Amino acid sequence: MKPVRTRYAPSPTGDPHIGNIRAALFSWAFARANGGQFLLRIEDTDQARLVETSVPAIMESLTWLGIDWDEGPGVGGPHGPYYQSQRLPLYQKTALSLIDQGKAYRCFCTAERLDQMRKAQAEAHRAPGYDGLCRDIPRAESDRRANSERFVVRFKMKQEGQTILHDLVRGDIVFENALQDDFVALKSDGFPTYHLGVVVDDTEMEISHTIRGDEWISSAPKHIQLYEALGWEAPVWVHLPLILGPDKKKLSKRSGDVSTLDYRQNGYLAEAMVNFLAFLGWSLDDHTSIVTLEDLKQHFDFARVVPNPAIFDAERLNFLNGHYIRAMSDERWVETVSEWCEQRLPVSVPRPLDFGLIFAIAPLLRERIARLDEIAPMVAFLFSEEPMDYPSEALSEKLGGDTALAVRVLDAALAELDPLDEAEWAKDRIEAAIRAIEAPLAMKLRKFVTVLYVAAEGHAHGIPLFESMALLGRERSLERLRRARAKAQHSL
RNA sequence: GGCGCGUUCGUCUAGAGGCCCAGGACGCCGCCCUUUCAAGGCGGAGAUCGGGGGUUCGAAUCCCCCACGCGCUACCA
Repeated sequence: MKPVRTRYAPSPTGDPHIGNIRAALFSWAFARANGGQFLLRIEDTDQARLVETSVPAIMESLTWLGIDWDEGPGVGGPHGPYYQSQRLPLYQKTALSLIDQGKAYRCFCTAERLDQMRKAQAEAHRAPGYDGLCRDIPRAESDRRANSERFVVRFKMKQEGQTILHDLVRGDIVFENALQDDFVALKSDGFPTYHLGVVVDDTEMEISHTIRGDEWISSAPKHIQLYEALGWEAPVWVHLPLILGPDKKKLSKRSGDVSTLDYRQNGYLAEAMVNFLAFLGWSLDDHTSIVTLEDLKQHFDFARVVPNPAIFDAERLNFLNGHYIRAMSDERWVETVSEWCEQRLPVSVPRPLDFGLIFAIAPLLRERIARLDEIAPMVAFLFSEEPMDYPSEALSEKLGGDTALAVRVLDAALAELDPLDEAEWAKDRIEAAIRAIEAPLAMKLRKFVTVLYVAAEGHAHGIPLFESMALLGRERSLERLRRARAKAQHSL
């Protein structure tokens, strides 16, 4: 059996989207699980859609997730170059040999004629496809015209019989050859189309399993016949189910798809992303739902990949992200909190940040957030001298809008806290002081404490109050309570 | 229109003839814990396995038809 070699072959037309990256993950996992190799190849054959920043983004996305490649951009390898734009002679040579064998031909049809042809086909309700006008141009005439006219090279698809695709995920799929048309293999700019490109490169790079998305199933007959015509051994075919947006359409910008790197930007962890993507089409067994890159590396198998498309569910990603946040080592968590504070806290906060503070808030944050981008908003109040800006209604929101009560709560808290001096200003003393106002107020702490949360932190969904006030210090804490009191009083 | 793929709780999935009047996870609901919010623990609701025919003693699992969804139908990938 051939050694396992798989590849991720994106076209650099933008940042890699998650559907794409999932194919990379599965290809990588399969290679690793079988002691094989994984390579990266850039299919930059569409000059018009080329986006400069794509390749770095692709590499960055893979690296972020922990997917490494044995050959390809950045690492080189014996089958380079790994950019299709740098392998043009290879495709041209292949196309020419196909012409020589009568298995392909030059097509001189103009875009206008092709348009007209399709329009006529549509009107006549006939299947669209190239009508074969140039199929039988004699070789001598073809050679002569090639000197002065633009042309593409079309591959002669068989017109009878069937082409069978043996797919690892869904079994055999039969296509009627009569329904296939002669596709363009080499474009007039000398670049290959995807069809010629994959076949030539997967062969030359000794790829054992061609793994790609579902949308390629319908063009698989082209590839299969190309392999046959060239006398090359075809790889094992694997077509992965599509990832759909909540609207059940193929994931796109519109349906909420964002580039893989955007997820990092939005506070997702690579582990969560990997775990999430892994279960879009694959499962480990009948009960496991938490899975790491290492598990994938050990157990990934196409036998457990389902053929049906999956809908992207952001709720699940959030859950997984929270899970991995809680699973991090303390050191890494402190480091992460530090980074996200450094990056996301307002510029008005002086840098470098107080590391003691970061260290103190990290454990408080951990159980409370699902995404890293929630960190800065939650703790910003600790870093600024000024109280947070919040609507005065926020103070009494949980009190049913009873602003007068909010004022009384604030007064009571102030009365108990003010006597504490600088040295006594610690979590336990603050807690005792605030609990002491339960009696005079004749209310449970939990009923009125949100007023103090808003006063101190600017919102009612923050990290624990007593610790926060201790970290804030006596002066800033009292000042904020007074400000809140004035604010409430004013809106009475 | 043609061709192709797909169809199990809202979602991701387990299930390859009896273990399934369908299991796990997210989400949802309730209770517990609790200084807010979470997290955590416990429990619950939620799928006549798209519909209809077969085959079989027995079908989510095999066959056929239908419906619906999606993909492809470019000198884009």
